[in-house]
Amino acid sequence: MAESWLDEIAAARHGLDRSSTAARVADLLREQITDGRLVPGARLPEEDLCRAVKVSRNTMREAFRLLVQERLLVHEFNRGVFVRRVTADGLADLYRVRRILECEGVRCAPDAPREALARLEAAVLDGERAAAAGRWADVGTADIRFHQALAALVGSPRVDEMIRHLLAEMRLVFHEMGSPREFHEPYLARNRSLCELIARGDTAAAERELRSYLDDAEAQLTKAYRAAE
Amino acid sequence: MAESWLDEIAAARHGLDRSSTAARVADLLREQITDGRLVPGARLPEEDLCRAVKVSRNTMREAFRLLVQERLLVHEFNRGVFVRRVTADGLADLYRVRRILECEGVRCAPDAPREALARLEAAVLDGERAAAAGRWADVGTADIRFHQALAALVGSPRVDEMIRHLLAEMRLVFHEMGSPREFHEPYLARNRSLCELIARGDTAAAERELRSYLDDAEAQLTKAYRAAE
DNA sequence: GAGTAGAGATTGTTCAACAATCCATCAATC
DNA sequence: GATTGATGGATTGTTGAACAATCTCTACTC
Repeated sequence: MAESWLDEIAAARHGLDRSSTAARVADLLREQITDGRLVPGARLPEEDLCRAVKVSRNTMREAFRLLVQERLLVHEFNRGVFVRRVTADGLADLYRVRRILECEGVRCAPDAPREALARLEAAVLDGERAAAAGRWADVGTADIRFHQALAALVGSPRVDEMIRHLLAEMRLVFHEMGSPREFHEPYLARNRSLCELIARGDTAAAERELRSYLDDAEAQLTKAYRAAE
Repeated sequence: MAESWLDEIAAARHGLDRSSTAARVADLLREQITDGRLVPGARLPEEDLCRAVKVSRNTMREAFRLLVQERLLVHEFNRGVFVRRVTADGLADLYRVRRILECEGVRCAPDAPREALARLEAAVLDGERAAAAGRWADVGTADIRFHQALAALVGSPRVDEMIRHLLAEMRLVFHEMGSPREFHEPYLARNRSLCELIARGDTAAAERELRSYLDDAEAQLTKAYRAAE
Protein backbone atom coordinates (compact mmCIF):
# COMPACT_ATOMS: atom_id res chain seq x y z
CA MET A 1 0.00 0.00 0.00
CA ALA A 2 2.94 2.33 -0.57
CA GLU A 3 1.10 4.18 -3.36
CA SER A 4 -2.13 4.98 -1.53
CA TRP A 5 -1.45 8.71 -2.08
CA LEU A 6 -2.00 8.08 -5.76
CA ASP A 7 -5.62 7.30 -5.05
CA GLU A 8 -5.99 10.55 -3.17
CA ILE A 9 -4.66 12.51 -6.11
CA ALA A 10 -6.98 10.67 -8.45
CA ALA A 11 -9.92 11.63 -6.25
CA ALA A 12 -8.84 15.26 -5.87
CA ARG A 13 -8.32 15.74 -9.58
CA HIS A 14 -11.93 14.91 -10.20
CA GLY A 15 -13.09 18.02 -8.42
CA LEU A 16 -10.55 20.32 -10.01
CA ASP A 17 -10.55 20.27 -13.76
CA ARG A 18 -14.18 19.26 -14.27
CA SER A 19 -15.59 22.72 -14.84
CA SER A 20 -17.51 23.46 -17.97
CA THR A 21 -18.99 26.90 -18.45
CA ALA A 22 -22.43 25.36 -18.20
CA ALA A 23 -21.56 23.91 -14.80
CA ARG A 24 -20.31 27.27 -13.58
CA VAL A 25 -23.45 29.02 -14.79
CA ALA A 26 -25.46 26.34 -12.99
CA ASP A 27 -23.49 27.07 -9.81
CA LEU A 28 -24.39 30.72 -10.16
CA LEU A 29 -28.08 30.05 -10.58
CA ARG A 30 -28.10 27.44 -7.82
CA GLU A 31 -26.77 30.01 -5.39
CA GLN A 32 -29.47 32.49 -6.40
CA ILE A 33 -32.12 29.87 -5.82
CA THR A 34 -30.93 28.45 -2.51
CA ASP A 35 -30.42 31.98 -1.19
CA GLY A 36 -33.99 32.80 -2.06
CA ARG A 37 -33.26 35.60 -4.52
CA LEU A 38 -35.04 33.55 -7.15
CA VAL A 39 -38.39 32.67 -5.61
CA PRO A 40 -40.28 29.45 -6.40
CA GLY A 41 -42.45 29.83 -9.46
CA ALA A 42 -40.24 32.51 -11.00
CA ARG A 43 -39.59 32.18 -14.69
CA LEU A 44 -36.06 32.23 -16.08
CA PRO A 45 -36.12 33.77 -19.57
CA GLU A 46 -33.29 32.45 -21.69
CA GLU A 47 -32.30 35.61 -23.51
CA ASP A 48 -32.24 37.88 -20.49
CA LEU A 49 -30.01 35.45 -18.63
CA CYS A 50 -27.76 34.97 -21.65
CA ARG A 51 -27.19 38.71 -21.85
CA ALA A 52 -26.63 38.96 -18.09
CA VAL A 53 -24.17 36.07 -17.82
CA LYS A 54 -22.69 36.53 -21.32
CA VAL A 55 -23.03 32.98 -22.53
CA SER A 56 -24.79 31.58 -25.58
CA ARG A 57 -28.30 30.22 -25.44
CA ASN A 58 -27.08 26.68 -25.93
CA THR A 59 -24.80 26.89 -22.93
CA MET A 60 -27.55 28.44 -20.82
CA ARG A 61 -29.90 25.64 -21.78
CA GLU A 62 -27.26 23.13 -20.77
CA ALA A 63 -27.03 24.83 -17.37
CA PHE A 64 -30.82 24.64 -17.14
CA ARG A 65 -30.69 20.91 -17.74
CA LEU A 66 -28.24 20.42 -14.90
CA LEU A 67 -30.55 22.22 -12.47
CA VAL A 68 -33.62 20.44 -13.78
CA GLN A 69 -31.81 17.21 -12.98
CA GLU A 70 -31.31 18.49 -9.43
CA ARG A 71 -35.05 19.22 -9.26
CA LEU A 72 -34.44 22.88 -8.55
CA LEU A 73 -35.94 23.95 -11.87
CA VAL A 74 -38.81 22.55 -13.87
CA HIS A 75 -38.91 22.68 -17.64
CA GLU A 76 -42.24 23.10 -19.40
CA PHE A 77 -42.14 22.42 -23.08
CA ASN A 78 -42.46 25.54 -25.21
CA ARG A 79 -43.03 27.60 -22.09
CA GLY A 80 -39.66 27.88 -20.42
CA VAL A 81 -38.00 26.95 -17.14
CA PHE A 82 -39.24 27.93 -13.71
CA VAL A 83 -37.98 27.64 -10.17
CA ARG A 84 -39.71 24.56 -8.82
CA ARG A 85 -42.80 25.21 -6.74
CA VAL A 86 -43.40 22.45 -4.24
CA THR A 87 -47.06 21.57 -3.82
CA ALA A 88 -48.72 20.23 -0.66
CA ASP A 89 -48.67 16.75 -2.20
CA GLY A 90 -45.03 17.18 -3.11
CA LEU A 91 -44.29 18.21 0.45
CA ALA A 92 -45.94 15.07 1.82
CA ASP A 93 -43.91 12.93 -0.57
CA LEU A 94 -40.77 14.78 0.40
CA TYR A 95 -41.31 13.87 4.04
CA ARG A 96 -42.30 10.32 3.21
CA VAL A 97 -38.91 9.74 1.60
CA ARG A 98 -37.08 11.69 4.29
CA ARG A 99 -38.58 9.37 6.88
CA ILE A 100 -37.37 6.36 4.95
CA LEU A 101 -33.83 7.56 4.38
CA GLU A 102 -33.14 9.32 7.67
CA CYS A 103 -34.62 6.53 9.80
CA GLU A 104 -32.47 4.07 7.90
CA GLY A 105 -29.52 6.29 8.75
CA VAL A 106 -30.37 6.08 12.45
CA ARG A 107 -30.62 2.30 12.25
CA CYS A 108 -27.20 2.18 10.57
CA ALA A 109 -25.61 4.44 13.20
CA PRO A 110 -23.97 1.61 15.19
CA ASP A 111 -22.06 0.51 12.08
CA ALA A 112 -21.21 4.01 10.90
CA PRO A 113 -17.61 5.28 10.98
CA ARG A 114 -16.63 7.79 13.62
CA GLU A 115 -16.22 10.64 11.12
CA ALA A 116 -19.84 10.30 10.05
CA LEU A 117 -21.03 10.66 13.63
CA ALA A 118 -18.65 13.58 14.12
CA ARG A 119 -20.27 15.41 11.20
CA LEU A 120 -23.63 14.98 12.92
CA GLU A 121 -22.31 16.55 16.10
CA ALA A 122 -20.62 19.33 14.14
CA ALA A 123 -23.86 20.26 12.40
CA VAL A 124 -25.66 20.50 15.74
CA LEU A 125 -22.94 22.74 17.13
CA ASP A 126 -22.97 24.97 14.04
CA GLY A 127 -26.71 25.40 14.39
CA GLU A 128 -26.44 26.35 18.07
CA ARG A 129 -23.67 28.83 17.42
CA ALA A 130 -25.57 30.42 14.53
CA ALA A 131 -28.69 30.71 16.70
CA ALA A 132 -26.73 32.35 19.51
CA ALA A 133 -25.43 34.90 17.01
CA GLY A 134 -28.89 35.47 15.54
CA ARG A 135 -27.88 34.27 12.07
CA TRP A 136 -31.12 32.43 11.33
CA ALA A 137 -30.36 31.73 7.70
CA ASP A 138 -27.25 29.86 8.87
CA VAL A 139 -29.39 27.96 11.37
CA GLY A 140 -31.40 26.68 8.44
CA THR A 141 -28.24 25.68 6.60
CA ALA A 142 -26.93 23.83 9.66
CA ASP A 143 -30.26 22.06 10.06
CA ILE A 144 -30.06 20.84 6.50
CA ARG A 145 -26.46 19.71 7.07
CA PHE A 146 -27.64 17.83 10.16
CA HIS A 147 -30.24 15.84 8.27
CA GLN A 148 -27.81 15.25 5.45
CA ALA A 149 -25.35 13.80 7.96
CA LEU A 150 -28.14 11.67 9.36
CA ALA A 151 -28.85 10.00 6.03
CA ALA A 152 -25.12 9.75 5.38
CA LEU A 153 -24.90 7.26 8.25
CA VAL A 154 -26.20 4.69 5.76
CA GLY A 155 -22.83 4.98 4.04
CA SER A 156 -24.27 4.89 0.54
CA PRO A 157 -23.18 7.38 -2.14
CA ARG A 158 -26.54 6.95 -3.79
CA VAL A 159 -28.44 7.77 -0.61
CA ASP A 160 -26.16 10.77 -0.17
CA GLU A 161 -27.18 12.07 -3.57
CA MET A 162 -30.85 11.44 -2.94
CA ILE A 163 -30.88 13.28 0.38
CA ARG A 164 -28.92 16.17 -1.10
CA HIS A 165 -31.55 16.71 -3.75
CA LEU A 166 -34.35 16.22 -1.24
CA LEU A 167 -32.97 18.82 1.12
CA ALA A 168 -32.30 21.26 -1.70
CA GLU A 169 -36.01 21.07 -2.38
CA MET A 170 -36.70 21.62 1.30
CA ARG A 171 -34.87 24.91 0.94
CA LEU A 172 -37.42 25.89 -1.68
CA VAL A 173 -40.19 25.09 0.78
CA PHE A 174 -38.59 27.23 3.44
CA HIS A 175 -38.23 30.15 1.07
CA GLU A 176 -41.81 29.85 -0.06
CA MET A 177 -43.06 30.30 3.48
CA GLY A 178 -40.47 32.69 4.96
CA SER A 179 -39.87 33.19 8.69
CA PRO A 180 -36.81 31.00 9.26
CA ARG A 181 -36.54 31.78 12.97
CA GLU A 182 -39.95 30.62 14.15
CA PHE A 183 -39.62 27.43 12.22
CA HIS A 184 -36.08 26.41 13.00
CA GLU A 185 -35.72 27.50 16.63
CA PRO A 186 -37.71 24.67 18.24
CA TYR A 187 -35.73 22.05 16.37
CA LEU A 188 -32.33 23.08 17.68
CA ALA A 189 -32.91 21.31 20.97
CA ARG A 190 -34.41 18.29 19.26
CA ASN A 191 -31.39 17.98 16.96
CA ARG A 192 -29.20 18.00 20.05
CA SER A 193 -31.17 15.34 21.89
CA LEU A 194 -31.41 13.20 18.74
CA CYS A 195 -27.67 13.42 18.36
CA GLU A 196 -27.15 12.31 21.96
CA LEU A 197 -29.52 9.37 21.68
CA ILE A 198 -27.56 8.18 18.66
CA ALA A 199 -24.20 8.70 20.37
CA ARG A 200 -25.50 6.68 23.33
CA GLY A 201 -26.40 3.86 20.95
CA ASP A 202 -30.11 3.91 21.71
CA THR A 203 -31.19 3.65 18.10
CA ALA A 204 -34.73 2.53 18.88
CA ALA A 205 -35.46 5.65 20.93
CA ALA A 206 -33.65 7.76 18.36
CA GLU A 207 -35.84 6.45 15.57
CA ARG A 208 -38.99 7.12 17.57
CA GLU A 209 -37.85 10.65 18.29
CA LEU A 210 -36.90 11.24 14.66
CA ARG A 211 -40.29 10.07 13.42
CA SER A 212 -42.17 12.36 15.77
CA TYR A 213 -39.73 15.13 14.82
CA LEU A 214 -40.50 14.73 11.12
CA ASP A 215 -44.22 14.36 11.77
CA ASP A 216 -44.26 17.64 13.67
CA ALA A 217 -42.23 19.49 11.05
CA GLU A 218 -44.40 18.18 8.24
CA ALA A 219 -47.62 19.10 10.05
CA GLN A 220 -46.34 22.59 10.73
CA LEU A 221 -45.26 23.17 7.14
CA THR A 222 -48.42 21.67 5.71
CA LYS A 223 -50.56 23.94 7.88
CA ALA A 224 -48.62 26.98 6.72
CA TYR A 225 -49.00 25.75 3.17
CA ARG A 226 -52.75 25.36 3.28
CA ALA A 227 -53.02 28.74 4.94
CA ALA A 228 -51.06 30.34 2.11
CA GLU A 229 -53.74 29.29 -0.34
CA MET B 1 -66.48 9.84 -10.73
CA ALA B 2 -68.40 10.33 -13.95
CA GLU B 3 -65.54 12.22 -15.60
CA SER B 4 -62.66 9.92 -14.67
CA TRP B 5 -62.04 9.34 -18.38
CA LEU B 6 -61.09 13.00 -18.62
CA ASP B 7 -58.10 12.33 -16.37
CA GLU B 8 -57.05 9.49 -18.60
CA ILE B 9 -57.10 11.73 -21.63
CA ALA B 10 -55.16 14.35 -19.75
CA ALA B 11 -52.55 11.73 -18.88
CA ALA B 12 -52.41 10.30 -22.39
CA ARG B 13 -52.07 13.71 -23.99
CA HIS B 14 -49.03 14.31 -21.88
CA GLY B 15 -47.21 11.51 -23.63
CA LEU B 16 -48.36 12.54 -27.08
CA ASP B 17 -47.70 16.15 -27.91
CA ARG B 18 -45.07 16.84 -25.28
CA SER B 19 -42.40 15.00 -27.17
CA SER B 20 -39.39 16.96 -28.20
CA THR B 21 -37.15 15.42 -30.81
CA ALA B 22 -34.52 15.03 -28.14
CA ALA B 23 -36.90 12.90 -26.08
CA ARG B 24 -37.61 10.67 -29.06
CA VAL B 25 -33.92 10.26 -29.79
CA ALA B 26 -33.43 9.39 -26.13
CA ASP B 27 -36.14 6.74 -26.43
CA LEU B 28 -34.28 5.27 -29.36
CA LEU B 29 -31.00 5.10 -27.51
CA ARG B 30 -32.63 3.82 -24.34
CA GLU B 31 -34.03 0.89 -26.25
CA GLN B 32 -30.62 0.09 -27.71
CA ILE B 33 -29.12 0.12 -24.23
CA THR B 34 -31.75 -1.87 -22.35
CA ASP B 35 -31.78 -4.44 -25.13
CA GLY B 36 -28.06 -4.84 -24.78
CA ARG B 37 -27.10 -3.78 -28.29
CA LEU B 38 -25.08 -0.99 -26.73
CA VAL B 39 -22.84 -2.67 -24.20
CA PRO B 40 -21.68 -1.03 -20.96
CA GLY B 41 -18.53 1.00 -21.48
CA ALA B 42 -19.26 1.69 -25.14
CA ARG B 43 -18.63 5.21 -26.34
CA LEU B 44 -21.31 7.17 -28.19
CA PRO B 45 -19.59 9.53 -30.67
CA GLU B 46 -21.73 12.60 -31.32
CA GLU B 47 -21.14 13.02 -35.02
CA ASP B 48 -21.70 9.40 -35.97
CA LEU B 49 -24.99 9.34 -34.10
CA CYS B 50 -26.06 12.68 -35.55
CA ARG B 51 -25.55 11.37 -39.03
CA ALA B 52 -27.33 8.10 -38.23
CA VAL B 53 -30.38 9.67 -36.57
CA LYS B 54 -30.35 12.85 -38.70
CA VAL B 55 -30.52 15.39 -35.91
CA SER B 56 -28.20 18.24 -35.05
CA ARG B 57 -25.43 17.90 -32.50
CA ASN B 58 -27.25 20.15 -30.03
CA THR B 59 -30.34 17.96 -30.09
CA MET B 60 -28.22 14.86 -29.70
CA ARG B 61 -26.49 16.39 -26.72
CA GLU B 62 -29.89 17.14 -25.20
CA ALA B 63 -30.84 13.49 -25.65
CA PHE B 64 -27.56 12.54 -23.95
CA ARG B 65 -28.44 14.73 -21.00
CA LEU B 66 -31.75 12.97 -20.55
CA LEU B 67 -30.10 9.56 -20.44
CA VAL B 68 -27.34 10.80 -18.17
CA GLN B 69 -30.08 11.88 -15.77
CA GLU B 70 -31.46 8.33 -15.92
CA ARG B 71 -27.99 7.06 -15.07
CA LEU B 72 -27.83 4.98 -18.23
CA LEU B 73 -25.03 7.11 -19.69
CA VAL B 74 -22.10 8.86 -18.08
CA HIS B 75 -20.67 12.07 -19.43
CA GLU B 76 -16.95 12.67 -19.11
CA PHE B 77 -15.89 16.22 -19.80
CA ASN B 78 -14.06 16.66 -23.08
CA ARG B 79 -14.15 12.92 -23.61
CA GLY B 80 -17.68 12.08 -24.55
CA VAL B 81 -20.57 9.97 -23.28
CA PHE B 82 -20.40 6.28 -22.49
CA VAL B 83 -22.86 3.58 -21.52
CA ARG B 84 -22.58 3.35 -17.76
CA ARG B 85 -20.40 0.56 -16.47
CA VAL B 86 -21.45 -0.58 -13.03
CA THR B 87 -18.52 -1.43 -10.79
CA ALA B 88 -18.52 -3.97 -7.96
CA ASP B 89 -18.82 -1.11 -5.48
CA GLY B 90 -21.67 0.35 -7.49
CA LEU B 91 -23.39 -3.02 -7.45
CA ALA B 92 -23.17 -3.20 -3.66
CA ASP B 93 -24.62 0.29 -3.37
CA LEU B 94 -27.35 -0.61 -5.81
CA TYR B 95 -28.43 -3.49 -3.58
CA ARG B 96 -28.08 -1.44 -0.43
CA VAL B 97 -30.66 1.01 -1.74
CA ARG B 98 -32.84 -1.72 -3.20
CA ARG B 99 -33.00 -3.30 0.24
CA ILE B 100 -34.09 0.00 1.76
CA LEU B 101 -36.77 0.79 -0.79
CA GLU B 102 -38.18 -2.65 -1.44
CA CYS B 103 -38.32 -3.62 2.24
CA GLU B 104 -40.13 -0.37 2.92
CA GLY B 105 -42.55 -1.39 0.19
CA VAL B 106 -43.22 -4.68 1.95
CA ARG B 107 -43.84 -2.90 5.24
CA CYS B 108 -46.30 -0.56 3.48
CA ALA B 109 -48.15 -3.46 1.85
CA PRO B 110 -51.06 -3.54 4.37
CA ASP B 111 -51.87 0.08 3.55
CA ALA B 112 -51.36 -0.24 -0.18
CA PRO B 113 -54.31 0.00 -2.61
CA ARG B 114 -55.57 -3.18 -4.24
CA GLU B 115 -54.33 -2.17 -7.70
CA ALA B 116 -50.77 -1.96 -6.43
CA LEU B 117 -50.94 -5.52 -5.08
CA ALA B 118 -52.54 -6.65 -8.32
CA ARG B 119 -49.58 -5.32 -10.28
CA LEU B 120 -47.31 -7.41 -8.10
CA GLU B 121 -49.30 -10.54 -8.85
CA ALA B 122 -49.42 -9.68 -12.55
CA ALA B 123 -45.64 -9.37 -12.73
CA VAL B 124 -45.21 -12.80 -11.13
CA LEU B 125 -47.63 -14.33 -13.63
CA ASP B 126 -45.92 -12.66 -16.58
CA GLY B 127 -42.60 -14.05 -15.43
CA GLU B 128 -43.97 -17.58 -15.10
CA ARG B 129 -45.62 -17.44 -18.51
CA ALA B 130 -42.48 -16.11 -20.15
CA ALA B 131 -40.40 -18.84 -18.50
CA ALA B 132 -42.81 -21.54 -19.70
CA ALA B 133 -42.43 -20.19 -23.24
CA GLY B 134 -38.65 -19.97 -22.93
CA ARG B 135 -38.56 -16.22 -23.44
CA TRP B 136 -35.80 -15.56 -20.91
CA ALA B 137 -35.31 -11.93 -21.81
CA ASP B 138 -38.98 -11.35 -20.96
CA VAL B 139 -38.46 -13.20 -17.69
CA GLY B 140 -35.88 -10.58 -16.83
CA THR B 141 -38.27 -7.79 -17.76
CA ALA B 142 -41.02 -9.31 -15.62
CA ASP B 143 -38.61 -9.68 -12.70
CA ILE B 144 -37.76 -6.00 -12.94
CA ARG B 145 -41.44 -5.13 -13.10
CA PHE B 146 -42.01 -7.26 -9.99
CA HIS B 147 -39.44 -5.38 -7.94
CA GLN B 148 -40.72 -2.09 -9.31
CA ALA B 149 -44.21 -3.03 -8.11
CA LEU B 150 -42.73 -3.98 -4.74
CA ALA B 151 -41.27 -0.53 -4.19
CA ALA B 152 -44.42 1.05 -5.58
CA LEU B 153 -46.29 -0.27 -2.53
CA VAL B 154 -44.81 2.70 -0.68
CA GLY B 155 -47.12 4.87 -2.75
CA SER B 156 -44.55 7.59 -3.33
CA PRO B 157 -43.95 9.06 -6.81
CA ARG B 158 -40.43 9.86 -5.75
CA VAL B 159 -39.71 6.29 -4.67
CA ASP B 160 -41.19 5.13 -7.96
CA GLU B 161 -38.71 7.26 -9.85
CA MET B 162 -35.78 6.11 -7.74
CA ILE B 163 -36.55 2.43 -8.19
CA ARG B 164 -37.08 2.92 -11.92
CA HIS B 165 -33.60 4.32 -12.30
CA LEU B 166 -32.15 1.69 -9.99
CA LEU B 167 -33.64 -1.18 -11.96
CA ALA B 168 -32.62 0.35 -15.27
CA GLU B 169 -29.07 0.12 -13.95
CA MET B 170 -29.68 -3.46 -12.93
CA ARG B 171 -30.41 -4.18 -16.59
CA LEU B 172 -26.91 -2.94 -17.36
CA VAL B 173 -25.53 -5.37 -14.81
CA PHE B 174 -27.43 -8.24 -16.34
CA HIS B 175 -26.15 -7.42 -19.81
CA GLU B 176 -22.61 -7.13 -18.60
CA MET B 177 -22.72 -10.71 -17.32
CA GLY B 178 -25.01 -12.40 -19.84
CA SER B 179 -26.78 -15.75 -19.24
CA PRO B 180 -30.27 -14.53 -18.29
CA ARG B 181 -31.71 -17.99 -17.79
CA GLU B 182 -29.39 -19.32 -15.11
CA PHE B 183 -29.71 -16.15 -13.14
CA HIS B 184 -33.43 -15.52 -13.31
CA GLU B 185 -34.85 -19.03 -13.14
CA PRO B 186 -34.33 -19.67 -9.41
CA TYR B 187 -36.03 -16.41 -8.51
CA LEU B 188 -39.33 -17.18 -10.22
CA ALA B 189 -40.47 -19.39 -7.35
CA ARG B 190 -39.21 -16.94 -4.76
CA ASN B 191 -41.13 -14.10 -6.40
CA ARG B 192 -44.25 -16.23 -6.20
CA SER B 193 -43.80 -17.12 -2.53
CA LEU B 194 -42.92 -13.53 -1.66
CA CYS B 195 -46.09 -12.39 -3.37
CA GLU B 196 -48.17 -14.88 -1.36
CA LEU B 197 -46.62 -13.90 1.94
CA ILE B 198 -47.56 -10.30 1.22
CA ALA B 199 -51.07 -11.21 0.11
CA ARG B 200 -51.50 -13.17 3.35
CA GLY B 201 -50.47 -10.06 5.30
CA ASP B 202 -47.42 -11.65 6.90
CA THR B 203 -45.16 -8.67 6.28
CA ALA B 204 -42.55 -9.70 8.83
CA ALA B 205 -41.90 -13.03 7.12
CA ALA B 206 -42.06 -11.33 3.73
CA GLU B 207 -39.40 -8.84 4.72
CA ARG B 208 -37.12 -11.61 6.01
CA GLU B 209 -37.58 -13.54 2.78
CA LEU B 210 -36.94 -10.44 0.67
CA ARG B 211 -33.72 -9.68 2.52
CA SER B 212 -32.36 -13.16 2.06
CA TYR B 213 -33.53 -12.98 -1.58
CA LEU B 214 -31.58 -9.80 -2.21
CA ASP B 215 -28.57 -11.07 -0.28
CA ASP B 216 -28.45 -14.18 -2.47
CA ALA B 217 -28.83 -12.25 -5.70
CA GLU B 218 -26.17 -9.77 -4.72
CA ALA B 219 -23.74 -12.49 -3.70
CA GLN B 220 -24.30 -14.32 -6.97
CA LEU B 221 -23.80 -11.22 -9.10
CA THR B 222 -20.79 -10.08 -7.11
CA LYS B 223 -19.15 -13.44 -7.54
CA ALA B 224 -19.71 -13.34 -11.28
CA TYR B 225 -18.35 -9.81 -11.30
CA ARG B 226 -15.13 -10.63 -9.52
CA ALA B 227 -14.68 -13.62 -11.78
CA ALA B 228 -15.02 -11.41 -14.86
CA GLU B 229 -11.93 -9.46 -13.79
C1' DG C 1 -69.10 39.59 -22.15
C1' DA C 2 -67.49 35.52 -24.97
C1' DG C 3 -65.05 34.08 -28.54
C1' DT C 4 -61.69 34.81 -32.37
C1' DA C 5 -57.79 36.56 -35.15
C1' DG C 6 -53.54 38.19 -35.38
C1' DA C 7 -49.14 40.41 -33.80
C1' DG C 8 -45.26 40.05 -30.84
C1' DA C 9 -42.45 37.49 -27.90
C1' DT C 10 -40.36 33.21 -26.42
C1' DT C 11 -38.84 28.73 -27.07
C1' DG C 12 -37.35 24.56 -30.21
C1' DT C 13 -34.14 23.15 -33.61
C1' DT C 14 -30.59 23.41 -36.93
C1' DC C 15 -26.27 24.84 -38.96
C1' DA C 16 -21.55 26.35 -39.49
C1' DA C 17 -17.61 27.86 -37.48
C1' DC C 18 -13.85 28.21 -34.14
C1' DA C 19 -11.53 27.16 -29.62
C1' DA C 20 -10.13 23.82 -26.27
C1' DT C 21 -9.00 19.34 -25.19
C1' DC C 22 -7.79 14.59 -25.75
C1' DC C 23 -5.33 10.72 -27.98
C1' DA C 24 -2.09 8.24 -30.59
C1' DT C 25 2.17 8.63 -32.86
C1' DC C 26 6.74 9.64 -33.35
C1' DA C 27 11.23 11.88 -32.15
C1' DA C 28 14.60 12.91 -28.73
C1' DT C 29 17.09 12.30 -24.62
C1' DC C 30 19.14 9.82 -20.97
C1' DG D 1 15.05 0.41 -24.06
C1' DA D 2 12.10 3.31 -21.35
C1' DT D 3 10.63 7.76 -20.27
C1' DT D 4 9.79 12.37 -21.66
C1' DG D 5 8.32 15.96 -24.92
C1' DA D 6 6.38 17.62 -29.14
C1' DT D 7 3.21 17.12 -33.30
C1' DG D 8 -1.03 16.59 -35.68
C1' DG D 9 -5.66 14.61 -36.27
C1' DA D 10 -9.97 13.77 -34.18
C1' DT D 11 -13.53 14.84 -30.89
C1' DT D 12 -15.80 17.71 -27.83
C1' DG D 13 -17.06 22.58 -25.94
C1' DT D 14 -18.96 26.95 -27.07
C1' DT D 15 -20.69 30.55 -29.84
C1' DG D 16 -23.87 33.29 -32.82
C1' DA D 17 -27.25 33.53 -36.10
C1' DA D 18 -31.16 31.97 -38.41
C1' DC D 19 -35.77 30.05 -39.03
C1' DA D 20 -39.84 27.26 -37.43
C1' DA D 21 -43.15 26.21 -33.91
C1' DT D 22 -45.63 27.60 -30.06
C1' DC D 23 -47.45 30.49 -26.60
C1' DT D 24 -49.55 34.91 -24.76
C1' DC D 25 -51.70 38.99 -24.92
C1' DT D 26 -54.33 42.55 -27.25
C1' DA D 27 -57.81 44.20 -30.00
C1' DC D 28 -61.68 43.33 -32.54
C1' DT D 29 -66.19 41.37 -33.80
C1' DC D 30 -70.60 39.70 -32.65
